[in-house]
Amino acid sequence: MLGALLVADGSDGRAVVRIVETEAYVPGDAASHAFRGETPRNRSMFLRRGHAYVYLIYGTSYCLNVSGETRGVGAAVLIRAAEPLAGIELMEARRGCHNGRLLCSGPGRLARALGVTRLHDGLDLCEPGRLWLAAGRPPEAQGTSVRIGLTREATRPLRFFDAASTALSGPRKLNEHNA
DNA sequence: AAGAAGATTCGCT
DNA sequence: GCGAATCTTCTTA
Repeated sequence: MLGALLVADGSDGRAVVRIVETEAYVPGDAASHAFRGETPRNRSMFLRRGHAYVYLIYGTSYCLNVSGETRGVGAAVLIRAAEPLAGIELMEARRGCHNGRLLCSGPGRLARALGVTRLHDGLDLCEPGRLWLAAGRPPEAQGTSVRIGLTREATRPLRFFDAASTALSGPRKLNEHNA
């Protein structure tokens, strides 16, 4: 998914970003929302790969994920950061931020900039609509590290990022294995 | 039935 | 650097 484009069409315009940082939540992963089975919140994680799973964290920020397995298997990729490509004024207005590096740097910030909310949960991102994925430029160098902000499964190297990007939400160091 | 923890962010010190 | 904001799920009584 690194390098892929996210296109968000709202009533107020279109925003396009390039994904530069992701985290994987895989089957059997105690840190995954799907670990204890399907609930009203996480049901989109069990859709066929390519569907949006959007949830509210700490009651304040939305996080956008893309389901990653076959129907009935709970797994997803969290989109943690992206580089703004188009609709920048729109995103700046939504975020109240005028720094390109920070505009979509963090899962909550990214969702806010794109206008993504729980209303986008369950959308098929593989075809054009209110939110979808398009091909982009893959990273020249990919970095790997432990996932950010977790207590369980805290040592698994399941965070991936474009090592050349300046819009990351966490450490750029390759193969970082410290919290 | 009530309380704590959680894939976060922002404002203030 | 620390604490608040405040939703869903899990834990414990």
